[in-house]
Amino acid sequence: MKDAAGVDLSGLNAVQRAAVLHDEGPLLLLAGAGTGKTRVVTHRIARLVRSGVQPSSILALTFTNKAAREMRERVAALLGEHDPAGLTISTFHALGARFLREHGTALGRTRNFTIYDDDDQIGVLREALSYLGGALPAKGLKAWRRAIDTAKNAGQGAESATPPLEWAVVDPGLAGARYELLMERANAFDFGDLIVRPAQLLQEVPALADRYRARWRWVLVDEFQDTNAAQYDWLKALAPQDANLFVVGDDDQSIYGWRGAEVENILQFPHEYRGARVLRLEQNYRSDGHILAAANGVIAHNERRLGKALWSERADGLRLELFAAHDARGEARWVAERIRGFCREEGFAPGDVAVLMRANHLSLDLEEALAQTGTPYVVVRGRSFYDRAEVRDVMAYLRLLVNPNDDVAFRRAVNTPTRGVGRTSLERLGARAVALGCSLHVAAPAAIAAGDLRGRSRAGVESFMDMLDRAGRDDGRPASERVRALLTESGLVLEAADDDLGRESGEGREGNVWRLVDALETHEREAADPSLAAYLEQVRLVSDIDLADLSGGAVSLMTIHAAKGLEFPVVFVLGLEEGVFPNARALGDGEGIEEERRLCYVALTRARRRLVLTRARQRNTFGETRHNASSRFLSELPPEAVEPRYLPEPPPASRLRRSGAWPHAHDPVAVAPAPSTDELCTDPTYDDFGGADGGAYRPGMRVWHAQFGAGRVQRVASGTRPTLTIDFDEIGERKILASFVSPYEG
DNA sequence: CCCCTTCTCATTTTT
DNA sequence: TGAGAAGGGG
Repeated sequence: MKDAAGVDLSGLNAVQRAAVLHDEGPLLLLAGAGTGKTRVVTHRIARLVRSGVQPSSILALTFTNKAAREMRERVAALLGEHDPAGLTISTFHALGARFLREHGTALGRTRNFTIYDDDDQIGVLREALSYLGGALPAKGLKAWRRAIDTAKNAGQGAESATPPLEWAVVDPGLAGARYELLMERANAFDFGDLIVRPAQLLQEVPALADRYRARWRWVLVDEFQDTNAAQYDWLKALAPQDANLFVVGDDDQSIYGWRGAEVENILQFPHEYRGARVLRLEQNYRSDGHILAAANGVIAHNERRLGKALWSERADGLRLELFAAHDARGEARWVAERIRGFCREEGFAPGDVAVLMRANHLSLDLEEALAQTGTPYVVVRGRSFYDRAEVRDVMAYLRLLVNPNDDVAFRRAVNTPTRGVGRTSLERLGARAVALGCSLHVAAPAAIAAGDLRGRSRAGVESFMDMLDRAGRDDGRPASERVRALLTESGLVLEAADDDLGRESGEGREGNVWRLVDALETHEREAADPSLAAYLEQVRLVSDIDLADLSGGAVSLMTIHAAKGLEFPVVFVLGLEEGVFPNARALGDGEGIEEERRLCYVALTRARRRLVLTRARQRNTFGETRHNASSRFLSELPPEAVEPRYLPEPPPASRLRRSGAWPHAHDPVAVAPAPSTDELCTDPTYDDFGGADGGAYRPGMRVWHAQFGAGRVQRVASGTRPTLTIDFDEIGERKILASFVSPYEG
């Protein structure tokens, strides 16, 4: 079936079609996980273009580069020969940066401003506080930085930031103002600025808002539940009451509350845009029935939600598998083994499998276990490449080429590799800059003229400045060539190579340096804007997840946040323990727990065919062993969705041993988890390999076995498969793998 | 000014 | 347990 504009709508259901064909005015599309919302958005854009709407009058906003890229590709595919050029499909942050390149002069910046990340912000903050006579340890700086972030997410400036009381060593308002001043002096914007500054400009300069309203007649927003106040301000400035604002979201998948996202935005949308049409997508095309039932069952425990009932025409499929390992290593090894089973016996490939977790560090044991079984895997983690020291060093030089006033970069680069400019010299340089009210780069010649620097440090600064100056001069060569020379001349390359020598093979610091130059060359060849500034911006806004190649036939390891928007035939979620997932910091906080539960919902709904949930009875945190209770989310699973042999066969709850288990008794909200799930039993076909020495078991201890009931340990045989000889109360003595029993009092 | 040792403290989640 | 900070000696 094709509509008048010639876009094929035959693959769409009635609601999807209604959304695609929606005419003018605001619309809220509530789209549950796996209900085909991206299909709707892309079809809608294609249809608009086909029916004569100027591509340049369409703006589609996403939260991640990956989502933007995917949307662009799918629209291009739908349009076929039609040229989608002129369409703006962008992340909020990239669009904000673009906007500020053009209008940043109103805020004292040039087109070449630098985007400051968290670490850069902390550097600026340190200077701001020190100016006011305050100093904080790293922890305080981090907390203060977060406060600034929070203020900006809420649509305000750093002056409005309220750091935790214990860290308010100077007046927060003054510190915030100083912070903003230093940011301007450094010709820099932080991440928050990329959102809040455009929003403010649009609100304060009506002509500007008019101009963009006239340009973008059609605005589409993906993952609307993740918008924060500043982003919503921005949208409201861009799209007035009766505008063609098309927002898509799922309140149950709002997992960025900690970053200022407000579920309220989606809940309030129909009131904010009165008369907005509301459509619901509830048919799921992704997951088999039992998986969907599990996800629905868990999320139903949340109170603050619009309420949706996902359904599917798919068969029930196979039930969920659960596994409780003795410790984290055992969990990892079992998961690695189970993945092997999926691949050997059930026709899945490693690339079909994802292992999701609450936090990045939880993947460490699994990486080891996968390496040992020879299973290919990729860890998709934040910005691990760009966080490496040698990479940050190179970036500091590149930043200075584009923006010499970038003081944070200057501080790092001026003495890397060491050229005799130590702390004292930098302090003098800094003092001169403060006195003159300028950047370090501008202050340096003055400091030398004034005799602030002498001897080695003076020579070091002079050669550094000279080197930068020559590399920055446009001599007709492409920037990548000048950069190549600069990195060699500066000694960075040599330093990286030296470091490689001292280490085991494969460290490859020098390789990383060249990799950046290669990337820059590629950028110069292929990007629409080949400038070094554009390269830096792209690098700053991109994350590993955007770059990761998930089609490479390897098991994917990532956080649940990173997995949002993805789907896999086989999904493992590990660490289902109170204090891990839900995270310790959410325990006892109602809204916090609800966000954790939404996170769990996101995790479960990534799976198409198979879903395996695991936990460890004990886990080492901070070098100390913790016995974590089973996650409440496990007890919220509908039993029908779980493979019966994993279901609890509990001893009376009152007699369960509760050894140091999270949560603590004085925490009223947290005592709740049903103790019964503490005994989700083990799969007899798999050994959890836990506790090579028999773990915590000693002769005389009481234990519980899912099948044989209570018993007393007689002997402990350690080895790769620790075995206990147990005298069971009912049936007498048996030899049992230690992983199949748990401690028990009674 | 630089390097080495000792000590502390930390783990959410990311544009 | 590990990384980064702080402090002391060369």
